[in-house]
Amino acid sequence: MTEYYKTESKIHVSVDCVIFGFHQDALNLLLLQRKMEPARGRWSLMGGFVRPDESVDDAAKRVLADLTGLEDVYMEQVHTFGAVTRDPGERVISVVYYALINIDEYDRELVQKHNAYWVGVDNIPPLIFDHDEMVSLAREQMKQKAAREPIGFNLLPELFTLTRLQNLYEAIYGEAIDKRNFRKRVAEMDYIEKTDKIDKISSKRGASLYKFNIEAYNCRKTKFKLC
Amino acid sequence: MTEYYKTESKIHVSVDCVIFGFHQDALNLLLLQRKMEPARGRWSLMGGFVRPDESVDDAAKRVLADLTGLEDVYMEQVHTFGAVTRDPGERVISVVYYALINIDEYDRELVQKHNAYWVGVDNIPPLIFDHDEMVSLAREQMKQKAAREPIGFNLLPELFTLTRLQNLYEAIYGEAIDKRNFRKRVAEMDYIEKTDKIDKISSKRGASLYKFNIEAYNCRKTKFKLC
DNA sequence: TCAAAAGTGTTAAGTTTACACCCATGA
DNA sequence: TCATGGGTGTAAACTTAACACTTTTGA
Repeated sequence: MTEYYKTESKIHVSVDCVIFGFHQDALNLLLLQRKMEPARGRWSLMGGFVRPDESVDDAAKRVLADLTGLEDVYMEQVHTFGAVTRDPGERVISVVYYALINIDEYDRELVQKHNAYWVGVDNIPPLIFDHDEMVSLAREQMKQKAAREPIGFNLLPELFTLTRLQNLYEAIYGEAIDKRNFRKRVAEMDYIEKTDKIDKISSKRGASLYKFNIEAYNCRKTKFKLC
Repeated sequence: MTEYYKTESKIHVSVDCVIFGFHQDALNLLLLQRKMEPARGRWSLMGGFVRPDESVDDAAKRVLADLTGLEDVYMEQVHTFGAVTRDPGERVISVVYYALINIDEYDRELVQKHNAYWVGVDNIPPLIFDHDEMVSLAREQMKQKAAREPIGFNLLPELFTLTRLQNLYEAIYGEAIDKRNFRKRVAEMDYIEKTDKIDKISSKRGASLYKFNIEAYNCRKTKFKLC
């Protein structure tokens, strides 16, 4: 390869992943408790260095797959953190992503091996370096995006009840939603389809299971808006 | 410095700046026409490599100042472009920023020296590499941000008429705004203050000049919303 | 039989949009 | 005197928010 930029410095570049899951009506993050120095015992995001032969996006996917075993996960780039001394070891520029995963599907063994745990978003312990700021930016961006696009379904199994969907959006927005208004809005979205299946686990009476139809969504005329 | 990450690869990191200006009732971008190989004669954004001793944000400020002579400019990070072969020379990861400048204030000599020109946002020529995508993302993000926060004032001189403010928002949103509705909304924002000065240049009758009061803005109770 | 979650409409308040004319001035 | 941009209010349409009771069923 031609070396056009021979005289320019190179810098370590890493990715860090803010991994969201929805568990027991609460948003959770998958955090690592470090087993080695430096900062043993402290909490951090899952991260890794970008390799010379992979894109930054691919690095984020790889790092996520290393921890969860999941491929084809919904991810968005959040921000790049570039302060000179943000990593006390050496200079590292970090590109942050968030991922939305269905909490039923990840590989529990891999997660255990990495000493990672699900932590409720309202009980996040202090994290290393600038990871707190990464989390708060990712949360904010995810919330904004979830208000305009149907990304929330990535956090649910294929079939879900309306109550569960509402609980999810309440967790994302951090505020209560009126049940009737919520269901009215859902009813107007033809791409949130009622199936003939019934969930008997979460209630005695049973609740209809719905699914999100992405093809129908792509043909919609009106804006997505659940809040 | 301890070398924790000795075995990890380093990568070139650059910044690219999407520089917005508001001129003659149109949004413009400051673009460079390359005077040297490779890609001589082709258009690009202003960019530069991140140095080992400066943050990525500082690199963006430096690159902007090199071209315009301006310090303390409103800038936002847009996105990081990390495809392996996005730069055909060598691998370079680029962090993109947009800047909003008052088009009356930049250093014309410096701009000339860099062979840079203002180009209307609706007449952008094809740009090198992935710079087209950078511009379209930056434009979209700027538009979103301008709808929620009063960043538009960075594109205007301290004093401005309401017609000029409206023209600015029409240029940002890309659509016409009703004059009476616009002025009604402005009137509700106490932090857009009428001064006793009159602009006699843009009309015979003369129009009141207004200014944006940032302290008053920070005490506001209601959301910023001009559209 | 009762506790727990599912399901269902209406009204008032607030917000947004559409719309047209007179005013002041310099050329 | 007229062409140009400055400045002003109201009503209809639409959107949002508030609100309470009946149903089903397993324990």
